[in-house]
Amino acid sequence: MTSSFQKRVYKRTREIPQGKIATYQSLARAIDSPHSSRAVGNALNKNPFSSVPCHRVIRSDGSVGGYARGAKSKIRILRKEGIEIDRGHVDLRKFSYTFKK
DNA sequence: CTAATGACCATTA
DNA sequence: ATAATGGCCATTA
Repeated sequence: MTSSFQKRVYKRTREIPQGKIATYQSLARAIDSPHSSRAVGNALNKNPFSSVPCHRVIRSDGSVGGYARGAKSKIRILRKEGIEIDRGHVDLRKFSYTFKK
């Protein structure tokens, strides 16, 4: 089943455009639960919808973080979408998506 | 109800 | 740069 918390996470994740990324932390802030970054990761781990681009969510230090089907796969997809990854890190200033309100 | 878990984070050494 | 630590919180056992 998909909880209310998960719905809030997925809804916001869907607005991240191709070529941009968000962090678990910024996503947590966007759903008005600013200290739940860890729980956000858990929710994305169980994401059942192919419509939510969960690969576009990374760590706040710029490292890529985990992925259900392997971090390698996550990196490959992000590269394909235009994200530059230097030694496992993304330039947050360059590629961060800013959530509206 | 409690305890453990994890795609996290900030601080410290 | 790495590693350890304590905190955080939804979910699950």
